[in-house]
Amino acid sequence: MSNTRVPPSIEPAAADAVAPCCPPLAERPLTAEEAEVAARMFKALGDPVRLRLFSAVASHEGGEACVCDISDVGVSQPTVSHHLKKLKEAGLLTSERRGTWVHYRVEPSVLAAMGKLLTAAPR
Amino acid sequence: MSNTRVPPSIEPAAADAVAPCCPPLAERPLTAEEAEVAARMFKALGDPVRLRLFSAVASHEGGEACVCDISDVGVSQPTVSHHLKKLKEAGLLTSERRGTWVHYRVEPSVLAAMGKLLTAAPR
DNA sequence: CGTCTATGTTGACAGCTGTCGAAACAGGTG
DNA sequence: CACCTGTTTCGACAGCTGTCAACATAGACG
Repeated sequence: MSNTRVPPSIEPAAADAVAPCCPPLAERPLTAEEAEVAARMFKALGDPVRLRLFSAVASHEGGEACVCDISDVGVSQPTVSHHLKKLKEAGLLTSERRGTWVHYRVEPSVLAAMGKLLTAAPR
Repeated sequence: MSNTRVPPSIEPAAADAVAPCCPPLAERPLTAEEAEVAARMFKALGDPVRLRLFSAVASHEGGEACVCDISDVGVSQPTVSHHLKKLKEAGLLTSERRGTWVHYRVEPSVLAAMGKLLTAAPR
């Protein structure tokens, strides 16, 4: 498999990737493309450190948190930055620099989209 | 190594891992252990092939499908078997041999648990 | 301007992961 | 019993991933 899906990382693709994602997993077999889009999001949450970072941001006041508030997850700060970058690339987080500190925010539509994916079919 | 029809391969960790998982991601920052458990499930769905296999099983009649019905995902059959094994180890699927064919079934509580994880906090 | 704190980037490395071909196993059929 | 089909396991390999130390950048402060 060697498909270069490394986007130009100019962020606008991020918001795009989440909204029109896929039907619930139990509704229809996903197509290859749908699966690739959805798998990217699941993969981003498939690491304990990233999951903790994401949860920390999501549960923080206003769904927004400074790096300094969430960087206590047991790994070095460069690693934290690396994971945050990956979450951002996956379209799950957005970042904004407010003076000295950088604030990360959860993209609300992401939770909705992923939640819908895991909706049980009314069978 | 296995001549019995009693499947000894039900790793206790697997069944354990699904039911008592974690609170919604946006409710509280996950602990390290919670994150590890949840990340295992997300990771299992973090591969396009596995996601398609899971979706194919989940959307099949009765939430159950024969390997022969879902093995058309673009990779060789050994690879399909490998991914199904991983999904089974993650506690997302269960397998049962009915004569010649092996049927995989979705563990219903898994969808519920993961759906709950992605529930937006009532903020 | 110089320095200090807060983040991000780079380069490198061990370890895991996905993939395949070949072989083994399970069960049905003639 | 021999044979055939469906499924899993084995062994191997390229490529991705997570991690860190060291360095670079951005803004604040004196």
